Parts: sequence; C-alpha cells; structure tokens
Amino acid sequence: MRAAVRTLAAEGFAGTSARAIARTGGFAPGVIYYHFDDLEDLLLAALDHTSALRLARYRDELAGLADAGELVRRLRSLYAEDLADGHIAAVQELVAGAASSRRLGPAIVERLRPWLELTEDVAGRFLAGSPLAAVAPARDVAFAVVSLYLGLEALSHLDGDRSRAEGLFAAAELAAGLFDSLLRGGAPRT
Amino acid sequence: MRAAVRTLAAEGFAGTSARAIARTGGFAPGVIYYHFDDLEDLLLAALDHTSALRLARYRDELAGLADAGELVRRLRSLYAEDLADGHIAAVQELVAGAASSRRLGPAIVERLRPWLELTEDVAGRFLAGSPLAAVAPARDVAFAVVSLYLGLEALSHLDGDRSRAEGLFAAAELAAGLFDSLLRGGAPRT
Amino acid sequence: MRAAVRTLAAEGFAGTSARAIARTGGFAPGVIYYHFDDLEDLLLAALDHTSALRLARYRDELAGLADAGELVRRLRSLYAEDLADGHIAAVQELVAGAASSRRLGPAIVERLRPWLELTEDVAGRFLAGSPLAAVAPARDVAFAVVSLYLGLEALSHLDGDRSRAEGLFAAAELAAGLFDSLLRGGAPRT
Amino acid sequence: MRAAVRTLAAEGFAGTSARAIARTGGFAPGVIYYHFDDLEDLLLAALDHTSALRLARYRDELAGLADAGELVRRLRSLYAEDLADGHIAAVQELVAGAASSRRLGPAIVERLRPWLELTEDVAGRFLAGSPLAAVAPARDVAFAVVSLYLGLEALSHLDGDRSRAEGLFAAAELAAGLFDSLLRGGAPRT
DNA sequence: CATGAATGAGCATTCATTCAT
DNA sequence: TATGAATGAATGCTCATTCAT
Repeated sequence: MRAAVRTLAAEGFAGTSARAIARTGGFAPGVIYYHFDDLEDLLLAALDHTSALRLARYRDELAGLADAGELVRRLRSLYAEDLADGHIAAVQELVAGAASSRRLGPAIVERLRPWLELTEDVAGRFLAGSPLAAVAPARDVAFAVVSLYLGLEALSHLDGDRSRAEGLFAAAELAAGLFDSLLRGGAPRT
Repeated sequence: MRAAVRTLAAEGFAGTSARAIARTGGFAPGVIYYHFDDLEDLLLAALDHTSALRLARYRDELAGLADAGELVRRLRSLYAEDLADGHIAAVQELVAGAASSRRLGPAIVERLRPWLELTEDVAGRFLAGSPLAAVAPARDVAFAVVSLYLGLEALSHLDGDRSRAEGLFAAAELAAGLFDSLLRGGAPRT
Repeated sequence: MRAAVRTLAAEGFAGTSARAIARTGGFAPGVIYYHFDDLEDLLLAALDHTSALRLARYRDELAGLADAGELVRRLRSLYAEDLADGHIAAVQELVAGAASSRRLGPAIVERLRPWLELTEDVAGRFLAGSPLAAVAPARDVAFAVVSLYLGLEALSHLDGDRSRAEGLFAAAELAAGLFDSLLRGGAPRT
Repeated sequence: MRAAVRTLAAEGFAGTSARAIARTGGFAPGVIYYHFDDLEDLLLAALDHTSALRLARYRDELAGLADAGELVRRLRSLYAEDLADGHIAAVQELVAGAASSRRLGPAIVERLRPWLELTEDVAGRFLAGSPLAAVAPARDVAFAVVSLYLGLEALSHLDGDRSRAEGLFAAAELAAGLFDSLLRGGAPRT
C-alpha cells in the first residue's frame, strides 16, 4: 500500500500499473494479487491506509484550536507533511483517475467524506459567531477548502514549484490574523 | 481535437487512448497520426484549442466589470459553460495526467499561464484600493482561484454532483455583495 | 481461423493460447484482436469455417447413396480427410474445452446441430424399411454415430495410433455388406 | 485426488489448475506439492484412483452375465453412477487435455488399457458363437464401445442434456433383446 | 502435514504507432 | 486525406511451483 501511494504520487494514476507499483516496492507484480483482488482494490486500500493515518494526524493537530492564525500555521505544517509523503498527490491522482473507472468513483467519494466532515467541523467552529457565518455556510466552506487543497496540489505538482502554495499559506496567515482581530465575535466553540 | 477534449472529460486521462478518441470522434485511430506526431501532441493541441476559445470568452465577459456581485454571476455562468463542453474536466485530467509523462508537464504549465494572468489581472482590479489588498496579493489570489476551479471540477466530476459547486457560487455571490457594500474603497480600475 | 484449427488439433484446447495460434499462423498475437473480439470469438469462427467446409463435403459425398457398403467406404475416406486437416480433432478439443467456459458450450452445441441433422437424415434413409428401424430410431443412431466419431478421434489422437480406427472402418464395411444383403427391405429413399 | 476428479468434471481440463483443485477440496494449493511432484502427477494419480474404483465395480456387475438385455441394463446403471461421480467426465477431459502435454498422453493410454481389455473380454463372451462374430471382432467392438462411451459423455456434458444418452440406452436395450432372441447361437462363455 | 507468502513466466487483451493502399 | 491491417511492447491478471515456517 505504501508502494502504491508512492507510485501514484510519482507516476500519476495512468502510470500506476501493477508493474510500476511492484518496481517501487521491490517485489514481484504477482504479490499484489495475492493480497488484493484487483489493482483497484489495492488502490482503495492504499487510500484507506494513508487517509486514516493523515486524518488522525489532522484531528490531533486541529483539536481545540481557537486562533485562526494558529490554525493556518498548523495547516501549513500538516500540508508540508502531506507533500513529503505524497498523500495529497496520491489522493488527487485517484480523484482524477476515477474518471476512467466505474467502480473507483463512488468508493473514493466515500473515503473523502471524513475529510469533508472534519473540514466542515473546523470551519463551523471558527465561523460560529462571526459575521462571515451569514455568507459562508460551513458546508460550502468545507467543500471549497478541500477543493482548494486538491487543486493546489495539482498545480504545484504540475510544475514542481511549491513556492506558490507556500506563498498562499503566508497570505492566508495574514488574512487569518485579520480575521482574529476584526471579525471574530468571540472564542470558537472547542 | 474536439474528440480529444470530450474523451478526456468523459474517460479521464488514463482512458484517453488513441482508440478511445477515434471512437468518440467516429474516425480511424490512424488519422490522428496523420495530423499529429503523437498522442501527446494531439492532447496539447486540443488543450490549446479549447483554452483559446474559453479564454476569449472569459476575457469578453470579464472586461470592464466593476461590481463583484456581477463578477461572480458572470463566473457562474461561464463555469456552467465550461462544464457543458467539458473544458475544465479536460484541463484537470491533463493536469493530473501530466504526472505520468515527462514532456506533458512543462507544456501544460505554459498553457495555464494565460489563465493565471487573466485571473491575476481581474483580482488585481478588484482588490486595488480595498483593505484586502494588504493581506491578499493578486498573484496569490489568482493561484488560489485557479486551484479552486480545478479542485472544484475534480470533486464535482467525481461524484457527478454539481449542486455543491452551485452552492458555492451562491455563497460567493452573497460574499461578493458584502464585499461590494463594505470593503470596496472605490471603483476598480477598468 | 486456419491457424486456430491447426493449433487446436496439435496442442489441444488448453494449449490453444493466442500466442500459440499466432505462432502457428506466423503473425503477431495482436492481429487476432483486430479481427475478433475474443479468443473464444475466433475459436467459434474457426469452428464455423471448418465445419461449413466439411459439411458441404459430407453432403456432397453422401447424397443419393443407396448402398451401405458404399456409405461406409465414403465415410472412411471422408474421415481420413478430417484427420488430415485436423477437423475432428479441433471439434473434439472444443467440445471438451467448452467445460471451462460458460459461453462456449451453447455456441458449440448450436454448431454441432447440422452434423446431427445430416447424420439423422442419412441414418433415416438407410434404416427406413429395414427391421432395424424398430429398435434403432434414426435420432438415437445419429447421436451415437456423432459420439462415436468424437470418441474415436479422442482415443486415436491420444495414442497417435490410427490403425484401430482403420480396423473399425474395415469391420464396419463387412457389417455394412451384411446389412445390404440381409436386412435391407428395399432401396433407401434418396 | 477426489478434488481433482471433481474439478476435471466441473471445470474441464483447461480449468483444472492447482488453485481450482485446492478450492474444490478446501485446502491450500501448496498441499498438492507435498503429496505429488506435479500437477500432472496428481492428475494421473486421480485417474488411477477413480479408474481402479470404477473398474472393480464394472467387473463385479458384469461378471457371469449371459443375457444381453441384462448387460445393457447393468451398463445403464453403471453409466449413471459414472455420471454422478464425474468419472467419465474426468477421463474424457484428461484424454482431450493430453494433447497439450507430452507426458500425459502415454500415461493415460496405459491407464485406459484395462478398460479396453474388460470391454473386449465382455464383447468376446457375447459375440462368441453368434453370426456377428464374423463381422465384428471383439477387439474392434471394444474400441468402438469405449470411444462411444467417451463421445457420449463429451456430447452430453456439452449441452447438459442427459436425456439423449438415456434414449440411446433404451434403444440399446431393445436391440439387445433382439440380439438375445435371434442372433445368439447359445449361452456365452462365463 | 499444512499453510500463506512469494516468484517469474505465461496468459488474454489493449496500447501507441506505422504503413501500404 | 483517410483507412484497415499489422506490430511488438505493455497492460492486468493467473499460473505452476517453491519455500520458510
């Protein structure tokens, strides 16, 4: 599963053949079919695996946060971790690759749900009581944030230039400071 | 080229073989190699084609706009057009698929540049003179907006549910109204 | 299709892979899939092909025959032809191989029907008016004769010894002579 | 060995892989290689096993029979037993499958010999003293009968229709009655 | 005595690509 | 300008077989 994630991140969905995964992992392609029914089966298991690990980490870091600036700082370092292990790259390739498989789509949607829920939860906590709550429903914000994450990875991975995403986090940190000082009605629910 | 765009949108990058494109377009796979050196050559030409068409349309609709609410309304209908002809879906699949080809990456980056420039231009016009300009450099905003566009398409295409993107546009329209009434220092440069 | 028949006869059903057929025919395995959907598709087309050729030949030789001895002599030489081009061997391998494929079975049954009909027709002509007609319905005789043909081929092919089948035809010729002189009530319908 | 016979009967020679046999028998494929050198080794052992069991049964039932009608009746019920445990189906698949293996052919020929001998023996007993003896040497009759048995199984298994073989036995019973009353010169040697 | 994990060769099939026509 | 036929390499997957445990 680790080899699958790394191959997705490095070679893209179209390049993630059984042989390519086996090459990455240093084993014979046949092993895959000993442990998994299918390539798709492996891909989904790999997504489960990396997703569970990262979700736990995100929940840990994001629990009980009251300060938007701090939130952005934590997200920034979590994002850096994601990049390092290829998590988002793999997710994004799977999302894009799902178009060429009937089965993959729904299975990935399902596995993305906890991320949307976590994001909605955090967004809800920060928006509650702020004037932005009126124009920015947590559910929509969550969808936007997850989309942005995926799109950011897609573009950054494309040209191998991480600096623009970095710049974005820097700007977000400023904006979050503004949010903390001006718009927040009070402490978020924790 | 139209067949290539439609195939990318419908079958994903991994499903966009010469045969698949030919099937979509109703011609023999061999024709592709009469007009293009390569599959990748065709894919890039198709991207050029659809991108030029859409860019012209975006420039037309977005020129001389002074009202953020109106901006969002226009973007919303442009986005609907993009969906209808599969433009964003194709772009997003190419971006994701570029990972599995050395040559594709830089060529696509280059073709994305005008979009970033257009977005930066529009963002700059609207931010100029507003207090947000300090925390949101136009360049970063442009990168975020384009990323969001791609990510939105990726997620929406994944579960075939366009309503969440629609909801986001609705929320954005509200926020734009807020922006127009509260934050705008003056009319944007046109 | 000729290569498929020859491969079935020479390597058996289990040995009739796309590669083996291509090797026999001197072409690349890929060609098969240019002309046929499937290996099974090719196998059935090959069966159609060889079966149509042989059926025509059998009908020609067996038409308007009145003498059982002559019938057996003709069958003997037709059988020799079948052996030479591998027709029966191929049929018999397909019949046996059908067990390992859901689709193959019914398709082969259908293609065997004209053979059963031809046999029943000929058997009916010869039995008509003879005392054997009472104990040997043409339909049952036909089933027995076709079965015997297949079984004969199976056993002969197994040990590469054609002499026992030859011996059987010799004995059958004697028996047919007996039939002609003793049991025949009159001339068969022609 | 029982699992091998059942798999041959159910999946055909081409479908009788080590995995398939193990699945049928409910054990791990590896066990096969603990007890047998080879898949072919197992297949031949299985043939030995089922063949020995059935031969004993046939010898028992057919010993000292003087009446052709009774002979056919017994054969009919023995044949029904063969069908039930897949004996003939397995034999027939092995015979057909032998074409795709150098080693299998001679080994199977050898294992078929006792069947030919038993058949020849029985045929000899019944033909002795009858006028048919002149035109139907026991050896040829035996070869024909065994061929017919195999062919019958092949065709019946193909379309899953046992009724035609049943019909054949019924017709054979009638013919045997005729034989008993008309052609028999005296009691067979027992 | 049996298993589960592994391997590398082979399978059916599809791929990008070429080319005579 | 287009096609249908072809190729050989790659695809996903299954195979017989081995082996440490």
